[in-house]
Amino acid sequence: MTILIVDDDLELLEQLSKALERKRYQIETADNGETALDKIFSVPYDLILLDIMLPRLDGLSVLREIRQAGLNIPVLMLTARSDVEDRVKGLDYGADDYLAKPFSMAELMARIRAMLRRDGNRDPVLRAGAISLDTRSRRVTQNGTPLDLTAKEFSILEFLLHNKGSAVSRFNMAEHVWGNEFDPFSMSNFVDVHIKNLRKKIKTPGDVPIIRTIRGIGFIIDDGI
Amino acid sequence: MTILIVDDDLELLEQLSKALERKRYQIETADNGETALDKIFSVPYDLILLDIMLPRLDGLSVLREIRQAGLNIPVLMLTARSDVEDRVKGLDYGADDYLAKPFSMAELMARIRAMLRRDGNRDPVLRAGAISLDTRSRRVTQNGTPLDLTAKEFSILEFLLHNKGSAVSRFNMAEHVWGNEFDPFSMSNFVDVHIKNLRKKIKTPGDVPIIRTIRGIGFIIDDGI
DNA sequence: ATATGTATATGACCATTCTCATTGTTGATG
DNA sequence: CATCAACAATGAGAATGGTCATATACATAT
Repeated sequence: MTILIVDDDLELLEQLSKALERKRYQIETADNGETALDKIFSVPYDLILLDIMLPRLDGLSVLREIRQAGLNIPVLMLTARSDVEDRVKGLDYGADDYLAKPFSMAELMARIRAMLRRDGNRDPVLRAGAISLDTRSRRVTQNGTPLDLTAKEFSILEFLLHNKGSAVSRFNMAEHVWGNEFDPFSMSNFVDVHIKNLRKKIKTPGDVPIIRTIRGIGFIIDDGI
Repeated sequence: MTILIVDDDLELLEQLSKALERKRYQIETADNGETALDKIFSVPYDLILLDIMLPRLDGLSVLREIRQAGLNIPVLMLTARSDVEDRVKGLDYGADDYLAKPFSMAELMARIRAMLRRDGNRDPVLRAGAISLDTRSRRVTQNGTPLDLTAKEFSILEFLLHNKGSAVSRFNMAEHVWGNEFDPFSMSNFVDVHIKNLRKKIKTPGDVPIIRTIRGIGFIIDDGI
């Protein structure tokens, strides 16, 4: 198992190399984007640890080049981000995972193990009736035709699908979808407004809304009956 | 020390009472907003644990009534929120703290102790030059005259003030201010745009910007020289 | 000093989000 | 069945957040 570590922090580079070598991985390093690409295109790696902030060529550009070249190597991005919960983000760009600095060695090891092990994963696609929502690419389709949803609409639909078959309250929904931004001390009817807009975008034959209202409770989504 | 617990979940009510009585607090309870208010206006409590979702009269209305009556009792709001970091929110409404359900008994105890101990706290007001920013009420003034900032502008200014005297990078700023929403994979110049708008709102004599640019690094705020 | 590339500033513009007032709907009650 | 109150849906508009193209400032080498 050969791992390429790309980071301009030489101290960190050293530290990571040592730790990973102790786990019997073959390690190579690069301290900038260009040499990273050179190496990647000449040697086959099993995994790449890629810092986002790099001299010469930043991590994102490196990643883009890798993917454009059709290489399917698992890439774990490293960022200075302190408090990431949903690594979903960025998966669009072809990164397989996303780890915030500073991270514990234990966590890094766990991720690396998981990524190397990973092949047939659970389905990242949520469905209900003719709707399917891909949590990775953040794309939604109805009978295959794509729906153009805004960020909030997507999150609301995702939340409803996660709770498919059971009603969720506006409050609960606001908590989950708005997260930190959610101010429990001021609730207008913004949830209803977004539901309305969602419904308008998800046209159904006979105008049977796929998102049903449970009076006094909230909203629910389920498969056809 | 007498504590009033207001919650309609009778099981939780029982549980809390038991736990707090064991800590030698005097406990009274109410399971709806109206009886809560009755009790509050007849007996002097040292602290109120107040659920937001209540029958008859919701927690927020209860809180409003308490404050309108000029009562200064510390109030700890309970909500179903799962992942709160900044309790700053809602302080406007006169709640002193804000705890998410489900919470651990340990955490609740810690908060209660802290609230009862608290009197002369650290200053929740950040300053630099003529600017002062109240993290509680989320109000900003320049020489006493209020500035009308948007949410993002406020957060950016708050972050700069928290790091007064040292430059912060755009990336770092984006991480902290945008939190979860922050997508390290797509950075436009939105930070610069907000900085520009902030500067426009913070007029200074001679147009000496209070937020200075550190070329190649980011931005900094400090007192006058 | 001048030129050149890079970093920053700004104006204009558009999509999204949210508030608000109004209207429609539902279910309980007499 | 009629009335009423609570709840939900909606349209319209305002504020916000963000993109982008362009202009400006700055650092460096010539």
